[in-house]
Amino acid sequence: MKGTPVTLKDIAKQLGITVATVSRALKGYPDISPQTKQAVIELAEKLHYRPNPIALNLRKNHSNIIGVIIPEIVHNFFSTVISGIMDVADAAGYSVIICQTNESYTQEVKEAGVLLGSRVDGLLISLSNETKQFDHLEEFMRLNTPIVLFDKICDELNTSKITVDDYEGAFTAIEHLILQGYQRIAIIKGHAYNSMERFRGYKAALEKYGMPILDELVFEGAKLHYEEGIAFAKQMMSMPQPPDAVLTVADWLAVGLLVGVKQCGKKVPQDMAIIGFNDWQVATALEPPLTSVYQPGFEMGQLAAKTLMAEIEANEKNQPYEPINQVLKTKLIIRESSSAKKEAVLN
Amino acid sequence: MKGTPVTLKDIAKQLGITVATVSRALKGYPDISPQTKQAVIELAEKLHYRPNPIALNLRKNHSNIIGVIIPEIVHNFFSTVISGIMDVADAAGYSVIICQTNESYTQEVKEAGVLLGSRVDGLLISLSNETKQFDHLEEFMRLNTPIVLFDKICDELNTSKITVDDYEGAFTAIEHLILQGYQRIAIIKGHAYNSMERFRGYKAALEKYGMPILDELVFEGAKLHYEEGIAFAKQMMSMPQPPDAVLTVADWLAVGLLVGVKQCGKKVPQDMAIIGFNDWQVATALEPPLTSVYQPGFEMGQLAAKTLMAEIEANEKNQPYEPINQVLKTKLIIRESSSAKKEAVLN
DNA sequence: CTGAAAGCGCTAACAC
DNA sequence: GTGTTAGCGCTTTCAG
Repeated sequence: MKGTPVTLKDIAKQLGITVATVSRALKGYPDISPQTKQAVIELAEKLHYRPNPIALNLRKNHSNIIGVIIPEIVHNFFSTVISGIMDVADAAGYSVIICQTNESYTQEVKEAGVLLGSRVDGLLISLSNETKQFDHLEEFMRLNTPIVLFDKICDELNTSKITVDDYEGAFTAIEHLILQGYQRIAIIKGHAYNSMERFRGYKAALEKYGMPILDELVFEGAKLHYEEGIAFAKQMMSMPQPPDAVLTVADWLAVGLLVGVKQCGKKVPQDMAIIGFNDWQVATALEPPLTSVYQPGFEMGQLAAKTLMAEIEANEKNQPYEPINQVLKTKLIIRESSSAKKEAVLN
Repeated sequence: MKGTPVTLKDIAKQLGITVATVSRALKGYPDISPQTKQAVIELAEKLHYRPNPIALNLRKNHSNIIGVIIPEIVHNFFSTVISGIMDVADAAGYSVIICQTNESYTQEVKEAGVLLGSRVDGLLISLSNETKQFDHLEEFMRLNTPIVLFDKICDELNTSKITVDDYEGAFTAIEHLILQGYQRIAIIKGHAYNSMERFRGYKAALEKYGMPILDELVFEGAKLHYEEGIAFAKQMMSMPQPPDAVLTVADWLAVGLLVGVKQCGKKVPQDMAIIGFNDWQVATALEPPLTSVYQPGFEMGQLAAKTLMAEIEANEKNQPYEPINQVLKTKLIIRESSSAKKEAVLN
């Protein structure tokens, strides 16, 4: 019942020659008679012959597959990154196996095990928020399987890393708000590495302009999602002196915040300017459209994949390679009215 | 340089026994002395032994990988479907290789070739808009590799198919608008199979209530994206008698339409009610929140993967299987004010 | 209870 | 120019 794929043996048998000859003919080796070559190629085509990659991989001891581990696939940023990864992997003849952790350390360990078992040639990973230990990744290094960390990285591992310049992204955003006249600029931060960087940028910008860093304006988010944004809006609006601007660190958190502010009967940006690290299309479609820090996801995916491939190649040639550390620039996309000049304050 | 993974041979050598014995010990075969078994298992653990799946696959002639082809991964619906697919694939011990076509037939053929070459055990595919021929898929069938079509399907192939009930989704949406008092209900449709079904639902609902189907209210979209939505809004608003409600067939088209209507200085839903086939979170965050036809992407992914796996299993046991045809129900999510009663007309 | 050997599909070193 | 052989890592008869 099972359709048997055509093998070299089949071709050899039909032509009364050996598999070795067939293999050579198909691979265009020099020492082969034109007639045999011709016959082999024709029959191969006729039978829809396709080399079995599994056999090939067994021999060469590599799989032509790279593994990708991300926290969540239903997420604009990550799916964009994956798109970039697939773009270069495809061109290089690699397939991509994707796993998601749902921000769970346990799940991450499990998926790493699966990929290790699959003998992927390399691993691209964006760490889950929970991940504080790295034994599961060190196993890859022991087997000399290159790893490239992207976006959610850590300092503990000596591998290549690709990140977005969150520090500068936040700095620029806050500076923009300051120059527009906002005075009580809040930040909603998380616990991940990226959040720390953004917080650093936040502090640096305020310091540059001699503005105080007030504890009451620094909010700690947990889930950083839509519902939490709404909750934060209400919390802020009930403060004696609410912030007049907020930098958020996640897509849907910003959207929730906007919705929440409006639910409180307040106006954006007159009562509160909001800047998000956002999916541009969502940010554009909102009322008012949100100013946001654009993160180059596609480019990050491409770069991460390119880096990984270079390391895989070096590996196969037994050449050493140095882990690199690339930081991609963000772009502040200012949308009309979303963080316009705060007239009242300036007058 | 290359870290050599531990093989059965390594264990056998160190223990002075043969690979066969090691293999049996590891697999818990009965006929094995407790001491040997013990020793083997301990050493295996100590050396971090992992069976090489490639060798295993070569032997069993399957890859434990399923292929997924979709038009686009940066897309809420499709990434949700993938999430559902991975959910069940993961639990069943399968890995998932994802390819995107960007709605290009040529790319689809190419990716199908890659997956065929990779000897995936099964294929899940949502066809590109351009696809009118199916030779690339028939090759899978020739090799008895099960295929399950989902979302973007076709009639030409005798495989299992999972779809959303677009007909009923559109019917319910239009009926809702009619019952709210809307009179000039437009539709923006595309060329894909799904659009036809939605158009059928549109017509059926109008007919049920004795309302005419007017050519001027049926719009043909091409790209069905944000920008096109804005353009349609302007076009509609400049009509002598603009529609008072619209059913759109794509996520961002609806969002663009909403933005466009507002840019024309009109109000939603007073001047025009909009219903989209939408990502719920986007629809909620808009002003006003859009009513939308919810499509169960995660469930679709799960069901498609389950179906495929059942067919793979049947295949391996040389059991025949019948292609199934599953249709998932949509859900009309009505959001306050987005398609509220049209008072003016009712009075 | 365990070893020897064949074979999954393919390649490459070595013959002739 | 082409056949022979060995081997990638593993499982599975068949012997003993």
